[in-house]
Amino acid sequence: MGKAKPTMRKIAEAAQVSPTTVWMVIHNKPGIAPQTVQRVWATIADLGYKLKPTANGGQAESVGLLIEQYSVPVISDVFYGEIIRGFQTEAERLGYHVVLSMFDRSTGNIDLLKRGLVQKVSGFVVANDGDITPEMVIQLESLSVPIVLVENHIDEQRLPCVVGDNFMAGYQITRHLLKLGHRQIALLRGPTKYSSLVDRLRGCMAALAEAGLLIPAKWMPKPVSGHPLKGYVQMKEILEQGEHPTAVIAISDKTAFGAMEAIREAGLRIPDDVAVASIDNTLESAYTRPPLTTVNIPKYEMGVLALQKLHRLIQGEDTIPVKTIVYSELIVRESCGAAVLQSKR
Amino acid sequence: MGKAKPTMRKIAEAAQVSPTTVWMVIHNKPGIAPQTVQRVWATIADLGYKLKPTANGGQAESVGLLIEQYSVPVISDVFYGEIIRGFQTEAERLGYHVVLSMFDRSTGNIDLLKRGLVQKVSGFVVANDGDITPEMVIQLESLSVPIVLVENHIDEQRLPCVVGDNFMAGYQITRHLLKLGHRQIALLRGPTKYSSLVDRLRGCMAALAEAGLLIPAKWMPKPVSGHPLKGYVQMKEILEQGEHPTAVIAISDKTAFGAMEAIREAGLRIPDDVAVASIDNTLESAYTRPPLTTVNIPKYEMGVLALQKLHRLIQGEDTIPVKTIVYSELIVRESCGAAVLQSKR
DNA sequence: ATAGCATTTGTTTAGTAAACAAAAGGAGAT
DNA sequence: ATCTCCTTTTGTTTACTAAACAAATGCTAT
Repeated sequence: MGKAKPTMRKIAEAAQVSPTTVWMVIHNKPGIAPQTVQRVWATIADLGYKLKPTANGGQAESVGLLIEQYSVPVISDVFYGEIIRGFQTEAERLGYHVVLSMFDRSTGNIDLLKRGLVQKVSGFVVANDGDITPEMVIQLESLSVPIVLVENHIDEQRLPCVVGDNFMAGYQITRHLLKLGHRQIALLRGPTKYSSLVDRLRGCMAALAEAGLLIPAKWMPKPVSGHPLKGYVQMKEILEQGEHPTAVIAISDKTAFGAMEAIREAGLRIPDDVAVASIDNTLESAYTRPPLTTVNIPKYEMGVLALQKLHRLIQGEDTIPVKTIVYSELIVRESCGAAVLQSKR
Repeated sequence: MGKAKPTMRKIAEAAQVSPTTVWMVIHNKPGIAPQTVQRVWATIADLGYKLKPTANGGQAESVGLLIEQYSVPVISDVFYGEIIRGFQTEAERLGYHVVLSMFDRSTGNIDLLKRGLVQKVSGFVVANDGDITPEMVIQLESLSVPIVLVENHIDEQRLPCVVGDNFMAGYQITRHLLKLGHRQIALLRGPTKYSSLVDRLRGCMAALAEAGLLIPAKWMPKPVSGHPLKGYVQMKEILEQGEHPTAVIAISDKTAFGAMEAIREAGLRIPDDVAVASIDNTLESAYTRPPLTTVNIPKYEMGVLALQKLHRLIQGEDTIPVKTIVYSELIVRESCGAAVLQSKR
């Protein structure tokens, strides 16, 4: 039935609209009535039009989500999972496909070029901090497609990024403990390769310094790598020394979970003997025993913002690179004792 | 000649365009050819059309720039001057009028309502930090027009704001001094009501803490208020004590100017006896003797970003409030000695 | 004066004509 | 067969509009 190669103008004629309209539908630009969009797509399917056999990629515009190969489970990770959900949702709304790209840290460079992926992608979000080194990001930058970092910043590079207010989060949780009267505070920090964890630590230190306090080295052990339950070993190390602190700040919820395990094993009660506080407000944190006092980092919103920023960069807007910082919020539950009274009202 | 009341449709007819086009020209929406814009405006002037005799304000959409009454010279201030210049430029580009609004701190509330200004303004930028208290901002918020803070943030309120990377600026300048071998460092801080100065201070402290240092109280005097040359008194206070530090960090360029004056008066040389470093990179800082090593805060860009953000808020976009932080940059000149060799190559 | 209807105003949505640029096709020369 | 140059077709962008809509205004009958 259908004559030779279908073109936009053919579609336009068949659907009784202008070629411009067909183009707008395909590139899902706003300002076309839903029923018209429907009709045009139907016509496209009917005549079997092959989208853009010419220039770029294949389908609609797509954006890349870059994560390190070994950390694939990041997608199911509570923290990044939420970010990615926001990212994906917003991508759909704006008509982007999200293509998952990975790179191999061991080889040191990003072999996306070889796979031709970059050609098809109009921008990147780098979603996993720490494992991606500054050098790699510089490599990526040379591809001259827009890049947005999420929950990571490399100040020397002045890249656009979207991060939580990690400094304030650290500051808030520390102030909360100080206000409850704690002075013997231990801190479970994370690897320095994660800029977000460094910022949190600085926030904690700032609050302590303002109160004239300093954490003794023995109560701020080095983070252990390659252990499943991050805070567990660190907390155990602290408890094995004679006297124990009255409160512990865990740099992330996951660290707190490990710490709580270690505290319980030592036969101590939370929060009566040791108060536990952390940062992240992952879903699980509400269901530990006792529920964890933590600081919310708006993960979903960060994903949304990251895509919006990338979108604007692709459009050639937002020429001034900035850090976009989402507000954090103290969530008082019961692991520090503070909320017990209030929550029982 | 001209018949009765001119209307958009009359203009349209006379200028041989559609009413829609006339409307677009008046509201200076993009996508109209310059010569057409010209012709339409000519016709409007010709027929003597009175813009919007109906609904809102009078002229084009306008945005408010809120400063405290007493600080009117802020407009000629080197720091805020640049911000306002960026703001105004971007406003023009997007077709806003900038109306200068003031409030009286002594009365405590903002009597903009009475003057009916708020009715005509579709958004506000609060451009002077410190003098505007959180309470006032809350009042402003209740007017339910969009607000953007510039070089200020109130974390409890989660307002959209545009600020320099003050923490990093403090961190960078301090690291620079540490790298040059300085250990006897004094710090001229500012009033705590300025959130930006607090952030800078925290950045300095963080860098020092990471190097295991702490500034003795005698070398971090309280800021004096109501003095023209801010750093002068503070610096004098430091120098009057027996031994002097090998370096001073001034929290702002203006403070550094005062400090340099005091150092010279004491018969000491910069940088040989005392190195001076600060934050702001105002224009003057390049022309002091010796030229001041400082950290650039992109002031013009902040103005541009503030208006862009306000514009988006007015359009109903940007529903997630964020802190927008522009990158700072260390500017090495000669007041710390570091650049002398380099600059002579 | 005033409630109800009709008209005129400004405004918004959903489009299009025409110009443009990049790629593809085609004709003639080598 | 292959290469250059020209034409045409294809996708894309700009500049603009018809028609529908809502808010204000005028108009009429009470």
